[in-house]
Amino acid sequence: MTTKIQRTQRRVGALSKQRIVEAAIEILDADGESALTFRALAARLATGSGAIYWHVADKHELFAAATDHLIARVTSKAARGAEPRQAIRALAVGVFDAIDAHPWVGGQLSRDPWQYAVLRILEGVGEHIQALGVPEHAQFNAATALLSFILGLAGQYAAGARLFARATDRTAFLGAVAAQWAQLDPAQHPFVRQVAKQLPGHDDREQFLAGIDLILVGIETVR
Amino acid sequence: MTTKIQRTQRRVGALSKQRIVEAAIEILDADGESALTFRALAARLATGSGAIYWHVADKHELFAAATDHLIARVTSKAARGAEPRQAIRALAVGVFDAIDAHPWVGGQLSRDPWQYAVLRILEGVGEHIQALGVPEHAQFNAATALLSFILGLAGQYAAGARLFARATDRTAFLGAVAAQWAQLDPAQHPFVRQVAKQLPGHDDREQFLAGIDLILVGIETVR
DNA sequence: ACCTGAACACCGTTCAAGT
DNA sequence: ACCTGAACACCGTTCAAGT
Repeated sequence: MTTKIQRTQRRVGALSKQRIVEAAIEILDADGESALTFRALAARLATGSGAIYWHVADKHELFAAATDHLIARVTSKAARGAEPRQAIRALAVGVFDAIDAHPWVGGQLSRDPWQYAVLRILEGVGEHIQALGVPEHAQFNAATALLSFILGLAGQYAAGARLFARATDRTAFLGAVAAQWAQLDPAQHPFVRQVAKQLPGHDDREQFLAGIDLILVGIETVR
Repeated sequence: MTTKIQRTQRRVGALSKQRIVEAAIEILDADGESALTFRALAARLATGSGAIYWHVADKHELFAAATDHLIARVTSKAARGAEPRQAIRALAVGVFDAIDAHPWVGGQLSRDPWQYAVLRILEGVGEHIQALGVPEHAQFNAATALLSFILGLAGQYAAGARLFARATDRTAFLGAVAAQWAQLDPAQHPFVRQVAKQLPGHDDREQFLAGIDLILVGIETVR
């Protein structure tokens, strides 16, 4: 009877890669990148840390699987048959929102650009680039330009979240950075001092989309 | 006398932040990001690992200082008074070459976009954006678009170098990735399969500059 | 086949003790 | 003021032993 009560604390089903990945995502969402350790994961799954290695090769694969789980949702939801320009914007916003909701995804995307999740994004971007009528010889450069921009922002966003764990601190964080920028030597950093004013109030998503649009204009002009 | 011989093995001058950063760069260049530990650094400087902390706050500051040391050379060398479009290209190529010569710089730039080295790049890009005649309200978005693209590529480049430590393996690495891409499901990944052919033979620097040019065209068109 | 958890080989960082 | 190096509190990963 008392053993029955203890049972409640133990995992019900068998371990699987999917259950491990889901638990990893829960830890990452709750406490950030640094909280995901094999010990913490094993504790949450009520198992030994070695058991995880039966289902997942190493931490790299674990991170990649967690990222792919969320990015796959974005790329598969992408509107088929939509106007290519809008489709690219929608895909980009989808990735942005995934990073916004799970900042560690941004860190993982920029840290390992050769993982499958990034390939999904490149494929989505590329297909719409083709639909845009960009000649074949220019498609690779056009798609990777968009991809690099997305990965660059992903890294920036994740770094911000890493510095201030709570999402509510984002404004305060940007305010502190802006204050630092405003104190820089005017002779050496005129531009950064000027944009410091816009930093705390700016909308990340708007700025992201503005960048996507700039690149799209470039692609369409060159085409 | 025998003690005199032992003296040869010991450091000659006093420790300083500059000497520590130089030693760190040597380790990073020789054996990559993972080789830089406080123990390895202390051994190279013939001191205790704790001594380093007297001059450097932590590993984060050490990495940032090493990166800034190399990026400062690029941004200060930037041609003053040149045509803004060419100046931006020159600055971007300078950053690319620094990453190409020291792939760990790419990793560090993308990992911590709030470090001073990144601010240097943003300042350089921004000043040329101003010179380009972009209206003030559009300057911030234009400069960060270029910056995000640069940081995105920095991360990609560093990840490639991390996977294959020897620079000579780069072609082989890209060939292996291309072979993987070619085996993907044609129905799901038509675009990636198509560009796989261009991957092993493509010139990283050309592709980088093509991306910069696309964004510049976008900026000039919107202006 | 799958799980357990101690053990191994590392880390970054601290700090009492030296000079 | 600056340096030493053992000690601390962690890691990811392995592996003999269990079921």
